[in-house]
Amino acid sequence: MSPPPRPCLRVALPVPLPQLFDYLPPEGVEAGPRLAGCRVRVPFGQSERVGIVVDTGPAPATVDPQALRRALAVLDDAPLLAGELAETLAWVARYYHEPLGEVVATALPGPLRAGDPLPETTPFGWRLTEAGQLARPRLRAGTRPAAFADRLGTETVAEAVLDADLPGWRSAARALGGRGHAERVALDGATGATAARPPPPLHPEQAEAASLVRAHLDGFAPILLEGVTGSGKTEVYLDAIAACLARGRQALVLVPEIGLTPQTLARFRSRLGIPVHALHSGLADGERAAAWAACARGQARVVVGTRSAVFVPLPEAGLIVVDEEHDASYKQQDGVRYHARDVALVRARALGVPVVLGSATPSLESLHNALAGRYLHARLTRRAGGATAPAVRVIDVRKRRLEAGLSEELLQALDDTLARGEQALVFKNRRGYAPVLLCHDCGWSAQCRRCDAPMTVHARGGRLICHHCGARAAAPRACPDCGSLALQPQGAGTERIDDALAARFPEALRLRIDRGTTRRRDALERHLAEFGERPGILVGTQMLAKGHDLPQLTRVAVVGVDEGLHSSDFRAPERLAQLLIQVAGRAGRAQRKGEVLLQTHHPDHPLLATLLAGGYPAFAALELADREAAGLPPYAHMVLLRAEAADEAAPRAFLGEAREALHADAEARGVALDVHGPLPAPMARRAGRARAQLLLSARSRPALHAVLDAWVPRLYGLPSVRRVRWSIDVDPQDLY
DNA sequence: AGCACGCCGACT
DNA sequence: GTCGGCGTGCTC
Repeated sequence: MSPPPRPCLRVALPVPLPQLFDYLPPEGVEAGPRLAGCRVRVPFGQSERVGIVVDTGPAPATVDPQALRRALAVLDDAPLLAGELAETLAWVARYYHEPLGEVVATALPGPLRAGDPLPETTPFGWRLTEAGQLARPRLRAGTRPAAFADRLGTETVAEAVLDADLPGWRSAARALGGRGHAERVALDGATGATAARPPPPLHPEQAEAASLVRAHLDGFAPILLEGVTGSGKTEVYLDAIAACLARGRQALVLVPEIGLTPQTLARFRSRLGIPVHALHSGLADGERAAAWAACARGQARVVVGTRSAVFVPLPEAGLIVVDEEHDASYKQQDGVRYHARDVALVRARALGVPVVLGSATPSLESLHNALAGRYLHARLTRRAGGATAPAVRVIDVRKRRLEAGLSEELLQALDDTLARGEQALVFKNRRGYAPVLLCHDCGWSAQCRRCDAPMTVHARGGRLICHHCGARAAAPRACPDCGSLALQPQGAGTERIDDALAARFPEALRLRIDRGTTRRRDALERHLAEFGERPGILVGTQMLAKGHDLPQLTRVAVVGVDEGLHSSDFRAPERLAQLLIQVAGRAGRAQRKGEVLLQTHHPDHPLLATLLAGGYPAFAALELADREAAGLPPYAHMVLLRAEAADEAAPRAFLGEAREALHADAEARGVALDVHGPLPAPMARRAGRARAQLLLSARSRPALHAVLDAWVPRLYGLPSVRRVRWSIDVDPQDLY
């Protein structure tokens, strides 16, 4: 008999390989189940990695026992990933077909991924000392120390609250602390609780939705909250969160990238009366790790975060909310391509808590589930606070003269808005001066050298920028092909529209908002605050489509409708309808009646007609019927295998091999699978790299995934695999 | 993905 | 004669 196999650790490592790695435990450590979920530092090839112990047990026979190396150290006293979260991450790895180690690396904040200890999170607060109380009247009014001292008064205020209330408080705290006027104290128990602001009265629809959620706090329940823009969905969330907190449970709120504003956090905090923890990409690494740790220890009771916050530990979970659930930013577009809304649903089920999906324009996937009775469905059809829905006017611009893409009728409406002392928004989903630079004599147009895309004209026609790879060039003065000087910017982006408005309304206040003018998150806030409530015209892209109450905004003009009507992507109609509704929702949020102007060459297009006549629900019903007839999601399920390489032929070669390998799997299983490709990606070259894809779709999700289970691991060993960068995208949102 | 090992061009 | 190109193989 051979000696009993030595127990070893099965470790998931952040490497793109579809397997676990086995190690002997560190010297003096016994391998046992208590190590599962702990991080370990291990030697890997020539270097070291931090991985997670998945389980422990005898080394499998497939590994030569002599080849086993010894782990260097166990980094956690208690499992960092355990229970439901560990199960969810394993589900993500299986469902999205990514190595577990990569999934874990995606879920953990940077410092924890690198092996740092879980940071201290004892909450601290500040209070004035007796000397500080005496000195308080002598502080010069308007200074930071004075504001800090006034905020403290006779209370002890949590640092988390100060972070939200008083930007720059730390310098004041240091100054007063140094003089012995203020002191930092550890908080215990109900940390930083303040009086919760009483909720506003809910209108009947809100109350009904709120009681539906309250009735389902005891177990898993997916609830679609479909509420028109301005109907007060947030108050329903807040009611549900308050009920969840009252039961002593934690609440997780996911918001789109653009939706997480200081105002949102302040509103949540003041209504709930406790610190609200934020988790988003703008935080420093240490702050993210601290927020994660506070969740793990149950100190964070309410967490508001963007996509990756769906992976925070929730030992006492009571509720998950996904706001604007249709928003595309929930789908990660590189690495592990998970959809945070879908992960939230899986977690809610595993945790046995309700999950509220809120939107004015639900994704067709969620709507389909609600209509099929798989989700509870609450509707808010009326705007809160007496605001009425905006009127919609279609401007038919066929055969009309356009100035920078704007019709005379539209310009007159803007004039009228300014004359009444109100604000207007001109929405165009294209930044820059013009999307194309064209030679009027020979038809040449400026193309990016590294992408299959025209370069966008910027700086009043002076510069060319590729929006796909960032390449920049000076605009030529003469056509490089024929030498003609008749180079004309074709079409109009926000910059050109803004120019035209400046010429037409030289006196008017204007503000342009797009990714060119407003790179940073807080810049949007700042610009809008500066603009204030004075009469004027906003010009902007997507960025202006959501969030932000602009009470003086009464007219919204949409000028880019036609581009959206002609896109080939099957999700384009859904996106356009959502965008139109969201943009229209900007108009007339206060007491003033709003008007939306849709400028189009296709006033009779079925999408517009349906949307105008029956709103989003009518559009969605029609679109769902189309999707069903065409065998598209949500009636079928898709997986996209992408490949790209500098070498023109490599992506197609790799995908061809992948297709061959698939054939064997699918045939063996007798699965009805549609395979398209290898095909060039809709943008076949980007940043100098050739791109191609293979699209799989099937009516049955389990059958599709059964095929993937066998197929994806084999992709790692295909002959061409090292010649390309490849990725697998389950439930792709974009087919390019 | 990283990192080593391993055979063929333009440089000191 | 070397430094270094990236093709191929491996990572418990």
